[in-house]
Amino acid sequence: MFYTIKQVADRFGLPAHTLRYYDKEGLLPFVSRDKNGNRLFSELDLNWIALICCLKNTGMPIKEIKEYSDWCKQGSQKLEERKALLIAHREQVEKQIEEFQKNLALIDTKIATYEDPELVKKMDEQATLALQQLSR
Amino acid sequence: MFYTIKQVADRFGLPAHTLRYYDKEGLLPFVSRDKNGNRLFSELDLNWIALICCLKNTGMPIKEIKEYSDWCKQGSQKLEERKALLIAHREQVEKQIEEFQKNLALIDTKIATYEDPELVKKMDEQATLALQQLSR
DNA sequence: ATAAAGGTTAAAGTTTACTTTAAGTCAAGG
DNA sequence: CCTTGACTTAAAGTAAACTTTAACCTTTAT
Repeated sequence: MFYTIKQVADRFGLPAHTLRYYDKEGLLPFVSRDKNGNRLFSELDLNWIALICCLKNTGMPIKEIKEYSDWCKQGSQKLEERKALLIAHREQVEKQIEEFQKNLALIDTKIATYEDPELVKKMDEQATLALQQLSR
Repeated sequence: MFYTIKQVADRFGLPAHTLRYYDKEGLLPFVSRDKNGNRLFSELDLNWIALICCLKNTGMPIKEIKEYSDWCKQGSQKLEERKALLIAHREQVEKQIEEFQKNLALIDTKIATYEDPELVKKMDEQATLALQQLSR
């Protein structure tokens, strides 16, 4: 079974031209074509795209994803590099999650100040004060 | 006590011109100046910048941070809007953390395949197969 | 038969968030 | 005195990741 670019685009919630752009950038090395040159996506291609999206959505730049794709195209020659890249990225993702959680905590304390009338009053006074100083 | 732009830049690990850029974009409404026009950052400004960085690092666009800044400049008039914006963003951040965790799980299963010689062999065969089909 | 729907390419344009450059002011140190 | 270093502004330039446009081809429905 094969899928058209439109079907794949819908499945992943991406516009079709973004898939073409990924293809052009070398991120989709395995996609075949029909006799008219139209792309045909297999189940394996869908798995591949899911991984590409995963890497992209966790902040890996297109260039690095392309490097990984290139290594995959070379069969078993670059297995160590591929694994190392994923492990390095995995650590990045973990760090990002930690940082997001820290930032979430800060946002929560800030929201909490908006829930306490006393603190809101203080914030307002501080802002007023700062602006008065500026307008001198 | 006041800090120079350099000191603040070092403290937050940002280049000084990025702070000037934020200022120009209206993200630093409370920063005062010395008689030569040089920026003087107070402790309150440092707290403010910490919040700005927190919002920026969790994916809030500069435009939206500016909107929040503008509301803060207006004192107590926009308290509800400010709180609502933070609560909406808080939800965004939570969603992003969840998505990151899902993606982390996918990366982990992918790494696991590289640790199993059988699965690695299968991957390689699939890639070879796909490329053979393409070169027909 | 012809027009609509969906595919193709190449290339130019857009957005965001800086970054760099150019040109200038000011105060301290040798 | 004059140079060095840190600051100032405005404006142009950059990088990444698309997005849009233009021009074209093929299949399918009326």
